Amino acid sequence: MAVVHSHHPPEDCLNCEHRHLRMFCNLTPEALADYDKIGIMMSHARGAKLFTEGDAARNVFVICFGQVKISSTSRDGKTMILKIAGPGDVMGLSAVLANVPHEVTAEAIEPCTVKTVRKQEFIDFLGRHGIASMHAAQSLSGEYLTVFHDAKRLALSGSAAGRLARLLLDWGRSSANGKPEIRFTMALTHEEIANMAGTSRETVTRLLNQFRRDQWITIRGTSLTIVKPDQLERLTA
Amino acid sequence: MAVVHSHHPPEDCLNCEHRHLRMFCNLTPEALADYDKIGIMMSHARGAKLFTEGDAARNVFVICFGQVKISSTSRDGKTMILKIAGPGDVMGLSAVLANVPHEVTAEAIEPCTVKTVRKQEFIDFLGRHGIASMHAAQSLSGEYLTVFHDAKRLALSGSAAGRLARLLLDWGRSSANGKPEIRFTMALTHEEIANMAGTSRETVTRLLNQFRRDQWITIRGTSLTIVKPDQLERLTA
DNA sequence: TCGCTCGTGTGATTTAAATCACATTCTGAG
DNA sequence: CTCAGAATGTGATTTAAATCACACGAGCGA
Repeated sequence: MAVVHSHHPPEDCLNCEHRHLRMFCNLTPEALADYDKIGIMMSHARGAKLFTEGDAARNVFVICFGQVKISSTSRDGKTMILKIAGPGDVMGLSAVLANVPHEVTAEAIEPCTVKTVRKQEFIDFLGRHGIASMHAAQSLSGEYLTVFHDAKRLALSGSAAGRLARLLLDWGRSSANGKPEIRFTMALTHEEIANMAGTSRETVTRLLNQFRRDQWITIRGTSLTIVKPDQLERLTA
Repeated sequence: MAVVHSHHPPEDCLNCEHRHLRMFCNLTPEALADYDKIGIMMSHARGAKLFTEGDAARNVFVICFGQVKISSTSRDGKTMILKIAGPGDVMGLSAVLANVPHEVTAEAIEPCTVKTVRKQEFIDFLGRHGIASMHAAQSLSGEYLTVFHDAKRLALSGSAAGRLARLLLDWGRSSANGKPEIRFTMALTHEEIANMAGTSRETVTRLLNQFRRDQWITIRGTSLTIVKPDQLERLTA
């Protein structure tokens, strides 16, 4: 599956995308140089699994290019999609630090490049640079918040409509980093959306059309625009 | 509400309960001594709110004695109880590190004593002791895992029965730290259990009795014993 | 071009569980 | 002890949404 390679060439890392990432955006230059030295870059094809729920956590991953679907599945086959991770997102950190197996599955949904750092190597790095530990802690806080909101959406937004509305809103806000653009691309199937909203595929289809008929959103091809955020917000309860 | 007081006397901290806590169990002696110096001890009466959802995160709290209910409420009044925190649990860490308002409400469900450390004081402490940052990160990983499991329970365990079963099982396992005791005390009302399982009070009552009739659990007073864990497990799906 | 699978759209049916509406039993404050 | 308010128990009713069961079009490899 994974088509690997090449140790990370420090030079071109100086311009590498992973540089402007949440996690290590403002390390000291030395720490940053050190960071560039650890781990290797790996490329994965669409559909490749970076790791699977239950696997021992052997690496920490930082996405440089591409998108990765983070999900979890129950014994009876129901899938919960937690998020679509993109460049800058760190994967597997909590499992590595808590020293437990991966609690989620990470699958490339498009060809992607990922910085891959062996568990111990990463921990050593954190040990060498105290400040980096704080960044890691902050990164985890962010992750925590995300999951927390998911939990809240699932538990409290009584209706399926509410959950879907919340999902779209959250989505619009995050995809437009910075200014609250309310247009974004939805390269997901209704099935996948259903898995994120904790509902069924049919319900997603119906609701999406409902929203469209009510003129709250418009869909052109793969691009979705939220026309009446306030109306969606109202459903949220 | 909060009846405060007295700066933390370092001497008696040497035997203090918070010493053997997950977060800072194996710091260096110096770091530990430093830890004992920061923050103050506060006592709170049953029902007191340590902080409320939406409040600016001004402090990090470490429970020394007592139990604290961690919950979150939606606009329409539905409550989700995330966990009952006990001695050793750290509260407010993610909000402080992510620099966002508290996302949950913490309420004492019995008289309790809590080490309270001002935000900046705590961050400075982490800065002084790089290794402590890693412990903080690990603590967050744990929290993350908890919330993650909650989310999973809510999203994937299709039936109310499944969610309740899972809750009881998780509960039994955690309350018996170490050996898998399956007896534990349930000082919670059906209403509160419902809020944790994401269901209604009536359903909890019915299911609990159902389980009892089927001899899967027994309840004597406030003590609950899981007799047939496997049967409950089966409901989990 | 022909199928084939996949994603989507929509009705009809079923079902789990929330809700409503009480009765009963604890529990603790005065 | 007594009484009021919680907490619990249980039926009847309602409802949201899952499920079932299709039809339709679009893309794609053979």
